[in-house]
Amino acid sequence: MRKKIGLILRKAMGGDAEVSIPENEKFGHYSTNVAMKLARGKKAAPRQRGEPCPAGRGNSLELAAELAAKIEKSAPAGFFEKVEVAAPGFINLWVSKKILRDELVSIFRQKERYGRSDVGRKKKVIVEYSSVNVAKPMHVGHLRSTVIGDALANVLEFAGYKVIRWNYVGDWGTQFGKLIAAYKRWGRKSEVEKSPIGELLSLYVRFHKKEVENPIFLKEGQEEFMKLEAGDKENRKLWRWFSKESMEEFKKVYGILGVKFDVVLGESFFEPFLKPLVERLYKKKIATESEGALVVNFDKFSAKKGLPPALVQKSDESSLYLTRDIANLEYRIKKYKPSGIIYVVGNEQALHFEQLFAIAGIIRLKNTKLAHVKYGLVLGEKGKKLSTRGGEAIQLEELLRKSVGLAGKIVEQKNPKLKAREKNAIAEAVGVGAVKYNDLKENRMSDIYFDWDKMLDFSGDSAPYIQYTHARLRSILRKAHKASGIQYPSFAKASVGKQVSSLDTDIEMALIRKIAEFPETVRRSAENFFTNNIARYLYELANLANKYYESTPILTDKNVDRRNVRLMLINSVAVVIKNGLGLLGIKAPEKI
RNA sequence: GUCCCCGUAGCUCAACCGGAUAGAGUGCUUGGCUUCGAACCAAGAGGUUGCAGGUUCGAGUCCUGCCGGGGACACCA
Repeated sequence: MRKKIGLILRKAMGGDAEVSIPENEKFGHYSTNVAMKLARGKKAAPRQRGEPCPAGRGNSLELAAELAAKIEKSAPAGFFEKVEVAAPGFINLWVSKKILRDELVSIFRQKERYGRSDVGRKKKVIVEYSSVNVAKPMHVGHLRSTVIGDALANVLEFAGYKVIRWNYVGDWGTQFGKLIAAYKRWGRKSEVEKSPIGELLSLYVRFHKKEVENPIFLKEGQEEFMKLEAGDKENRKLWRWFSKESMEEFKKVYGILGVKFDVVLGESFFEPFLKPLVERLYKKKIATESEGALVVNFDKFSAKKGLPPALVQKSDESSLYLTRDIANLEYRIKKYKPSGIIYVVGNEQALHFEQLFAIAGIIRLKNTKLAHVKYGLVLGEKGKKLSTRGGEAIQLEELLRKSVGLAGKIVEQKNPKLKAREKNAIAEAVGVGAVKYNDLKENRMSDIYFDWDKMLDFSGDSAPYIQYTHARLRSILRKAHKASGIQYPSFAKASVGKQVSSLDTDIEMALIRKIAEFPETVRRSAENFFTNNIARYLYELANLANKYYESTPILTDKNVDRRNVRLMLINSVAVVIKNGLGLLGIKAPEKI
């Protein structure tokens, strides 16, 4: 709808104009500030300090009136109910009810396809997210990456991109040398088999403690990693085993979260590429020697001055995280030729990605747009970083189990008659949805504080609220099907035109305008890689829907035509909610 | 020390390219289940947007300086 108005404005004045939705309806359903923008452009003439601005208010108001007249003229007959000009130069627009009703019919006919677009035009995009580390449990930090990345992938797909979901697993590096060293000292096969991640973690933690006391342990770890990288048989075998056991456990968590990947590759995969890569960088004088190590010094490349130098090879000739990421990048671009790659990785790695992208520029990987979608840390209740080593990290499995358990209790209480199987499915959808939504609605850069109460709050601005609204809408629609034999497909035929005119109340019009915002909400999310606008949109829509069925009889409406179109309206709302939650990776059960 | 992110109601967060009276949730006070499901709805109180300047018709948003919190910064990932 906003797009349509944008087109009318463009026609009216031959240029693009920003269309916004005012918070207060007295300023219109839609509003534009072009007049003020244009007025500013005109009064570029220099003036004395302190002298009152010659253009400014009066001028932009006049211009607004002029434009408003043009807009009214070039809009289709009866499109706007009202066009008003307000100081200091806003043009406020009210869309007529007829246009809104037509919009609803169009939305209704599009069904599940409503909101999809082809802005991506099947272009390939790689979304890298989750990025778990072998031998370490998934915690709430991984949750952010996993949930945000998965939602972005959904959104991009919905916008017509061909998305490759990529899990880049941390399975290489000095830490594995330490782990191997620890296992060789204290490990037992049976213990690891019993609880792989738990046992590997405790070995790692134990080793880390020793390392702090005695640097000989650090050296031992580094040596084991060198052996691993050199292809030592025993170390390779251990490493393969650790990876396999860990991935099995991660799969369980991904199963609960309902997250799937197209490509799961470990850092280790790129190991064969590293030597030639480093040699190439050295030959081309991109990397230079410094204190025995190889370093990319950005000051030599005029475009990237000021970045701290980046290490690509240690003085013992072993590889680094960055080296592997460069290899990974080259590999992806060569194999998939994506138009963009999105890394969903925490804020704390900002420098790493700046350096990676700068190197990508230097070695001319320019046709692929690179984006680091960053997010704040998850902090403990006292504002401190949660450390895995200190055992403070809140483990993902525990969180999900608690949330699903709580949801289960509430379902038991509210809906005791349902079958156990159904109850479990609902508890999982609600419990997992609540946790996911919590991360997705606050997708800001700022750090977030982990709070159990907040995580497990199922009221207000939460996934369960939206799911509940959806379930109630579906419940009404189910009853309509059963009791009165109403058949939806008939709505999509000719009779709709007449019936739909009985939709008339303010809240009905507001609901139509709200569902009309869905496509642009999704588009914006795909453009700037945010998900919180979708979450907020869904909450607002659900809130409006809630008010609607609390205040307006639908199924019990005695006016049959009106009842039918009201059902049509809530059907469209339900479809949008379900689709929108789907984009966020959250299920919308029929009953809850 | 340098760089990145952040600072908005008691608490947790919104605010689309700078736009109109800064919005939600939660908590608190009050009202609503004999009517399509109360995980709900309605009403109220709650703010010098960290501080000081600047740009602008207009600043939470942009610029400069300061204060406060978090993070990164060569052999971790």
